[in-house]
Amino acid sequence: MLRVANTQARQRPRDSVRTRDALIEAAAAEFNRHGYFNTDTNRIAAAAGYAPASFYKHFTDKREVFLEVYAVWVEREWAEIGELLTARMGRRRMPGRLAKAALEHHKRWPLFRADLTALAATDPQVMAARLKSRRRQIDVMTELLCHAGAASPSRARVLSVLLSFERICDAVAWGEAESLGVSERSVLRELRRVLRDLFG
Amino acid sequence: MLRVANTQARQRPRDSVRTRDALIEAAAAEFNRHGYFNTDTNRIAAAAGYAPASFYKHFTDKREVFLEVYAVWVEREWAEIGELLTARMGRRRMPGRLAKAALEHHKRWPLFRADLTALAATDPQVMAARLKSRRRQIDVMTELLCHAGAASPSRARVLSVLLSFERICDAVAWGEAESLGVSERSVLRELRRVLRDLFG
Amino acid sequence: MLRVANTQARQRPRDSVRTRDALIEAAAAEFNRHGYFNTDTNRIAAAAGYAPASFYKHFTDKREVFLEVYAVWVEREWAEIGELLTARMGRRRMPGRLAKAALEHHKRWPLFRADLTALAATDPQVMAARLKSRRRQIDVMTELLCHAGAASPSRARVLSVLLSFERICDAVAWGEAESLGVSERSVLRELRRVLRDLFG
Amino acid sequence: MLRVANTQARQRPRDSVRTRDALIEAAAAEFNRHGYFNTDTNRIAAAAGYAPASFYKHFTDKREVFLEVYAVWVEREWAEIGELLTARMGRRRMPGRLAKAALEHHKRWPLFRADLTALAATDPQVMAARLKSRRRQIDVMTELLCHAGAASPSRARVLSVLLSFERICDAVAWGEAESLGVSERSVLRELRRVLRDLFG
DNA sequence: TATGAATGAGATTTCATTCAT
DNA sequence: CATGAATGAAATCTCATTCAT
Repeated sequence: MLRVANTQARQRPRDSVRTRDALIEAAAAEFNRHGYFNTDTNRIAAAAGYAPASFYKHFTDKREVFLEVYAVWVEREWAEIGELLTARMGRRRMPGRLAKAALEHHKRWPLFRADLTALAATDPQVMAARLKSRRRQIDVMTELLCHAGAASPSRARVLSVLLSFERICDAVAWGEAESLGVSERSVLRELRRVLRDLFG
Repeated sequence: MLRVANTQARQRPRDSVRTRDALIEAAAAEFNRHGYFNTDTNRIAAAAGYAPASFYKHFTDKREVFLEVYAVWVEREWAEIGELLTARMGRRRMPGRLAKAALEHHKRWPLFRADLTALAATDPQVMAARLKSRRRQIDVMTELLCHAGAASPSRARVLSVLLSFERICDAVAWGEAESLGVSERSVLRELRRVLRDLFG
Repeated sequence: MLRVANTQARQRPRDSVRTRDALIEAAAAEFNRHGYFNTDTNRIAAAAGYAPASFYKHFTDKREVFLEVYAVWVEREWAEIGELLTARMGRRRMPGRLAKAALEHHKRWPLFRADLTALAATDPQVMAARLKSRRRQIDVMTELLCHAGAASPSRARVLSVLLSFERICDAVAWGEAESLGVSERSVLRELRRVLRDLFG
Repeated sequence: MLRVANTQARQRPRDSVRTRDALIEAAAAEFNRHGYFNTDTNRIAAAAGYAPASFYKHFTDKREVFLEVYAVWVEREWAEIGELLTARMGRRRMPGRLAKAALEHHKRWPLFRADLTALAATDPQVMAARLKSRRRQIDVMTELLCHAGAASPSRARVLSVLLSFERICDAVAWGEAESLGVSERSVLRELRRVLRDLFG
């Protein structure tokens, strides 16, 4: 997850960038395993194989790593989606593919996603980062629709679809769907339907 | 706000209940103002006008008050929705009314809602409470649709709509919509559309 | 010194004011024994017989206790000087008495005085407190001179005398005078002379 | 500032000396800007353009650089005063010139002077350095007075004048005088008076 | 000689929780 | 029932100092 690299750690005490990446990676894992609020900076440092103080050479704050983790997370998501979008495929199969990819991505980061929401509600910077990512989503989606020859939908419409899509993915990732007796297969159907509403 | 059942009882026991209610109410306000994770139990007690130790006479945990706050919150929501549902009105106007009511409710509890999500992802009890409430939502919704003579939709379909609906309301409550240049008016349109998809 | 009270500590876990005073007293002693910059809040708490966290119930900062200690210190000094001033004595003996009293006071607080200077240079609040005390000194001195029938001297003159006086006292308190082979007796002579320059 | 002896030597040794000097200079600037206790050795190294470890190649301690800075500072002061003393001028103008020069010097090093006092009170080595410098002051002053034909004053008298003089200069450098509504011009008058008391 | 990433040691601070009253 | 002073335990953060290169 998030690069791998953990192999042979502690090797040369070199390379600030490597250390930083290792810390981000470790933070991502810890956040996602125990939740942001149950993870302290000591844990992160230790998980990456460093002393507590080392954390503060690279980040001022737990908040700051979180932002970095989020940046990486977004990049990853776009990389995955980018692949899908460039892959030539019929418009027909697109929604299904997108749904599957997004669902997988969310399932990989359940706690992280949950905390993101809580943090964004409190921390303006996290919110700003999230909004930035959202704008990009909207723009790409809109452009995609143009290409597909669909009638250009309102911003509100696109946003609404993106939010719905995301929330439904989260419900699967968090186990809500399953607990409510809704199978992943049927969720996928709903996801496709949400998208198709847009693609027309 | 969060006014609590004032069915009075004996003289003495009332005191205890009153205190407890005051603490719950104070907790709700603090959680919603500063966020669950930035609120400590001493603060809650102080906000309710009690000493720190008093908090622990009534709850074992911060988690426990949260659960109580959530219970009250749910009750409130259902009370509001219940009013709407019993009020005789044409099916036509129903989606619009529901959307407006839900939106108002969410706007009143932005931080609380955000933390709820984060907590549910970590804490089984919170998740359980949330699932219980969700089941009820699904059931009521399903029944409502029957009454309306709509074709009975799948559980997945109902869940998907509820999640979407909720998430879009949150986006307004958290200021996401506004920051993205999407007006509340157009969000309401989307909310109605989401519901109408269901009501047929 | 500074109240005494340390007797029987830990008694009743009562009385916030008592605790606060004990902390101030302990802080004063520690500051004066090891210096402000070599004293940490844990030490202060421990010296007063409390746990580290207790310190923070009463002060936000090491800086804050310092300010309190300073306030107490100033009060003490004025109490001593006040006694002298009210005691009826010939103008002749006044300078000698003042010199002796001040010297004793300074000798009791050598490190504290040294740190006060360093802190005032950095921290506006400490400087402000010091200036306030200085203004009072100047005013009292000026009034005293009027009463003594001396020609009213300029503010600059009074300030200059006060500073000189103080610095010479410090030199004894810090052991500078002794190291330079200047006896306390001859320093006292100089202190009297400095004052007599003013009293005419 | 604090320019250091640039008597060059061999090619190689120069580098080491240069680095050392750069560190001393940087330390002086940092100490005077942020105060000794708010300056860490990494900062000093960085300010001089070196890595943290380099600092420890040249000094064992923060204390040690401070001593070095002090040595340079004293040298500077004497250089300035030496110029004055050798410059042929009437005894009349001497006190005024000395006062002006000293005042300027102090104004250039406010924080450094304040910390010097605090450190001397705690650290025997700093005290020793200060005493050494003080002895020199006393000796030069005494000699000067002989030359001027004044009656040879007691050591106590000379010390008292030096301390007063210094403290009044500091009061200007630290902004005390100004805050108390005492102009620099009137302070200068007092400084001259203090000296004239000695020169008779 | 210089580096700079890394850290041990410890200071600062917070907070849920208790206990004597 | 209520208190509120007190704290154990732990998280956050700093900094002088080292070590492999």
